[in-house]
Amino acid sequence: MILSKACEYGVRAMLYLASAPRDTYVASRAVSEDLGLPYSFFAKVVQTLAHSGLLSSQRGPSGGVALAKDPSEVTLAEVVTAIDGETLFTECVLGLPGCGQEKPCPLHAQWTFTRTHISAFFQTATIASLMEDGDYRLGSLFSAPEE
Amino acid sequence: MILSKACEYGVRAMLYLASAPRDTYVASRAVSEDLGLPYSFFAKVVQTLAHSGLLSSQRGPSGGVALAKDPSEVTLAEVVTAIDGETLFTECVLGLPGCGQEKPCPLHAQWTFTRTHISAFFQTATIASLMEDGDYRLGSLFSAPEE
DNA sequence: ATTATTTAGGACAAACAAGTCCTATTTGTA
DNA sequence: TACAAATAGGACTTGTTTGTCCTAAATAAT
Repeated sequence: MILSKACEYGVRAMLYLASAPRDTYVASRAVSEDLGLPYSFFAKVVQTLAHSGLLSSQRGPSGGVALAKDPSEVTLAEVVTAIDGETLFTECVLGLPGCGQEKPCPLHAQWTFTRTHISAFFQTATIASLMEDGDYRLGSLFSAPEE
Repeated sequence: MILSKACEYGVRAMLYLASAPRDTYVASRAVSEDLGLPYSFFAKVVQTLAHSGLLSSQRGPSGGVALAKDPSEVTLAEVVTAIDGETLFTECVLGLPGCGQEKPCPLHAQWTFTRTHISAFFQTATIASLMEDGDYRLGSLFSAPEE
């Protein structure tokens, strides 16, 4: 699994909120229900994203969460890093702590090349760019396939 | 983490055994010690690889494990699939079960492209091709960087 | 002021991955 | 035959991730 569950949920939340009207707070309970996610767990993910400055939150009635920046200013890499850390983009594929230029594991050179593709994907894609290809994609954020 | 610990250990074992003389069994305890891995856990990984036909094993004195095929005939993808299954090469990056051509998630098209690179890396690399660039790499299979 | 609504966050429970331990079973050698 | 060396595999422990529950704090509206 490339991303943790928490991270999958976080990315989906960011995409969902990008389709909500700007500068309006959406209750995270409503988001979790729309996305079919367990609220209590999802709420922690939202907290993490708020702490790292990707979401802003507001308590009380008519409060909720909202994107803290313009969706064109937020890359997937930022979301992933906020939740899963940087290991996906930095770590040896065999988990060898000493692996690097000086002491490469047998996969190092080729994996570095592949990892560049992975990094490029996450760095290049922004929340806005991912939503661009039509909002027919919005429904595809739900976990269960609908008929 | 791209690969599970079990899978990391399995790949390292395959590479290690590729550098051992052909048709000689090596005790898996010795392998685990050389690689700095916990034996009891490592032994299960070896079992899995033996069950899937990538290693052959022999009990008793002067027994052990050995590559079951020529290292040039074994791709990284086979090793990974034997231990972690195919999800790395097939699953939606957001974990959405309904994601596919008919109902793509916002990341689907771009991720499919990136995943092709990942698959190509694992499909193209064989145990033999990875060992080709010099046996100075053998030492780099150890977990602790040595001075 | 009181109340209802919402996030904040700690403490807990369940599920899974990682690692350990112990006892077969096989098999080469004395 | 007896013994030692090695894999086979079940049962268990530990640690991390995932998920749940409950209470506190903030805040808008009455």
